[in-house]
Amino acid sequence: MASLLPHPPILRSLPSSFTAPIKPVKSSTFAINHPPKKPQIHLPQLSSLCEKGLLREAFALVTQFQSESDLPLAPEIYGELLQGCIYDRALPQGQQIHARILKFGSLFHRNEYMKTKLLIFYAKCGCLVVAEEMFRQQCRPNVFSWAAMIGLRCQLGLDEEALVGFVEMLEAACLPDNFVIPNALKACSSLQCIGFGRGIHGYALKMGFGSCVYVLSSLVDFYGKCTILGDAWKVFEEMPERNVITWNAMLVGNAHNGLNLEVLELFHHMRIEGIQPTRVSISCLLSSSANLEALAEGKQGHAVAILMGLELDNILGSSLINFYCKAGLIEDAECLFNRMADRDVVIWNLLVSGYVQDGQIGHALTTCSQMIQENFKFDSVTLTSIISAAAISNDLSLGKVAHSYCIRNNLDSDLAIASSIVDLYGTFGRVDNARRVFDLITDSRDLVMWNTMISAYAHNGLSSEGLNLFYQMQLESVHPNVISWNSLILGFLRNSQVDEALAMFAEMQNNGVHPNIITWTSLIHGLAENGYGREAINLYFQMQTAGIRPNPTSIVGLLLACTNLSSLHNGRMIHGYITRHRLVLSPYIATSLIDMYSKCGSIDLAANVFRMVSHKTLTVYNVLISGYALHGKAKEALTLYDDMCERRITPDGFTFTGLLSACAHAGAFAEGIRILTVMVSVHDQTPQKEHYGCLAALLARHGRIKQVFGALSATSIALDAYTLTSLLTLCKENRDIEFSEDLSGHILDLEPDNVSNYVALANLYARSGRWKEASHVRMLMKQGGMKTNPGCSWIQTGGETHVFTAADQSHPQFADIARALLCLDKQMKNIGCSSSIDKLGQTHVNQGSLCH
DNA sequence: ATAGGGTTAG
Repeated sequence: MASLLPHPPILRSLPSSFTAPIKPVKSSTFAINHPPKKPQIHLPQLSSLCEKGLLREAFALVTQFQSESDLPLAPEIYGELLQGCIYDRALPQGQQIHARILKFGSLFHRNEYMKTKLLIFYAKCGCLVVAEEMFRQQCRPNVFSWAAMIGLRCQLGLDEEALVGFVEMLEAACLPDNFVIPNALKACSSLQCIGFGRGIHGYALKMGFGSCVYVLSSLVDFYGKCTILGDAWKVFEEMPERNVITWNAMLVGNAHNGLNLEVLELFHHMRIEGIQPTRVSISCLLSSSANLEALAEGKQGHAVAILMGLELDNILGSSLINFYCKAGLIEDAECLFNRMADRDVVIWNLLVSGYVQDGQIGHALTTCSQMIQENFKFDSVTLTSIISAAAISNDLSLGKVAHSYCIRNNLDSDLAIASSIVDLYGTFGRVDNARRVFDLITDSRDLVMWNTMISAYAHNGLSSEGLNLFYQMQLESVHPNVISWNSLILGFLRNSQVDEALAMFAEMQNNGVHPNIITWTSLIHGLAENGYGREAINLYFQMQTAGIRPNPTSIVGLLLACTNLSSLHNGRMIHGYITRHRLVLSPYIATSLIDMYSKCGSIDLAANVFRMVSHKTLTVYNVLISGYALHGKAKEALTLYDDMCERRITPDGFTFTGLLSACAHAGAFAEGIRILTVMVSVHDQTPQKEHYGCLAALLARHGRIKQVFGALSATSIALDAYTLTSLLTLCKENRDIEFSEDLSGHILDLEPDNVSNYVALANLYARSGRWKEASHVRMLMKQGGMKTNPGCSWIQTGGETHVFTAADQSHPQFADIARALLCLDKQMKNIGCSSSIDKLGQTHVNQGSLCH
């Protein structure tokens, strides 16, 4: 135990250095007055008490000696007592000794050794002003005094001053020893003074510290903290001797540079070498395991801590709680939290952010109020968690409360807080508010801050504003990283500037920035959303060539591309990837798969996927129900509804839209009315526009025009796309194309911004084979800046289903498809099958029904 | 000489 404590050199060299300075005139007087036969304190005994921190006992021993003898205390005694106070950082006791030295110690305080010892004492106790004064009074400061001053400045975070001290020490021709060098290196790494640190490295080797484990360990630490890991490794590997602290420095360096995997490997290696880890090693392991969500490794770290009998202090506790939160094991984190006796604000914050990351916003806020009850004050970390909770839970008022709290408590200049506030307003579409907060931070904007603002613009499709900021940040010497580029690309995609997005994608690579999974995935999503499904799928192949594997989000983007292309072939390919790589069929992926299959024409495959999902959420049910609706399968949709009720899943508005729409498509009149009744009386839900729309369609299919108008006027619901579609369907059934055109003009006047109206109109024209009119509507949409592609029909050619944008005359197969559609329409009419063309959704062409 | 928490992109 004791050997772990650094032994100050003063103590080691005590006998000679102690007697030396007081030899001249006055020391001889002592010798004459107090001959050696008189009783003395047993010095080793006193020294051992002081070393063990048994200050009280040490004082008792001295007091006893004084009462037994009228002799004044020898300077060694004061020295030992002071040393005890240094170990214990016992300021009041040390001050008493200082007072005694001044009062009784005759001229001891002029003794250089005693002066240095006192200086060290004040320095170790953090008394900057006193220490500086004493330092000034020393006529020729020695290595120990310099070391004390430099160490004190380091401890107080006065890194510049520490380095100034180091330089002054050299100028005073006092040679730094192996105690000063680590402190100087520490100051260098805090200031990121790489050149200075390298200089010290050279100096240390020249001075013969090339095998001193203290100096070399701190060099490993310095290089690691300055992100020069190569040099850290070099020092580490060339060291003649390494101890656990060297290993820890290596662990910390890797963790500092985000090399979490390397941390796990190093820890493993260290154990193989038989090095017993310390709490530092374990904290580091836990932090990296948390970042990697490496469950087994983190748990092993916990086990090692328990086996070593480590006390659960706040540092170890926080590492553990952080690990369990990041691993998603919030209950384990709670359990540790409850076991901790002396929780500090870090521990509280960890639980709060753990809940936020887990989406348990309610629990996070409850924990915050408990914090206040236990007299903790929110700090900037608590507030960032609360602000991101507000963004996640779509609670702008909570965000505003948090923002005003920050302003009132002067936390709003904190960079992390400011960034999260910018993000908050960005998510809510309040770009101007976001910009105002961003502009308040003028001089110290970091990369994250710039990226957050660029992302706020991107999120809202303000691509040119984002680009301006991207240039401005570089003018202010902040170098963009992959996140900056990704946000820029996203902004273009959100604004439908596909070419610009692709140009930026090329540009980032020209600038030596490698696209990551998020770059690829944003592009895949963006291309699919903008109708470039084919290009999105090509990008997927490029991404694989670049050695990047798709993750769930990329998969969903790809499925979206397949859906928009109505490409069953590609959809099955992606499904194959999921199966081959044994990706979990999460509700997120399953929803997209089901949607893809049902929209690509295969409701059976959609239902197969549904059966395989182990965790069936409301969304999973809804997507299959609307798939059944699209395919006119009311019976199956209603069975699914019964099934979800049995599983105690509460239906929402989307569920009923799907159910009603399924009934409308299938012409299931009685079932439709029943479902509406269930919606209102059992589930207490008020029907919305889209529900009435479905109902109108259902009535229309039964020729009950009067009832449609009756229902509409009874609800005072404004005409919307769904209702419009039904009315237009009615017109078409009655061959009343004139009225339908009247209606169209009227509705476009009423709701010039409603995309759905245009889509419905374009669909109507497309289905009637009136491509010119459909094209006109599409042009109107383009002028209005609307993105949806209307007038889609599906055509099965060979093994593949294509989506056909009716009015898109640029489609390479335009002529063929138009001809096929007309042919189909005619065929169906011949067999008295007009209903399949009248469906609300897109015309669905069953496999093989198409004549070429 | 080494050690814990918060902010940005799909």
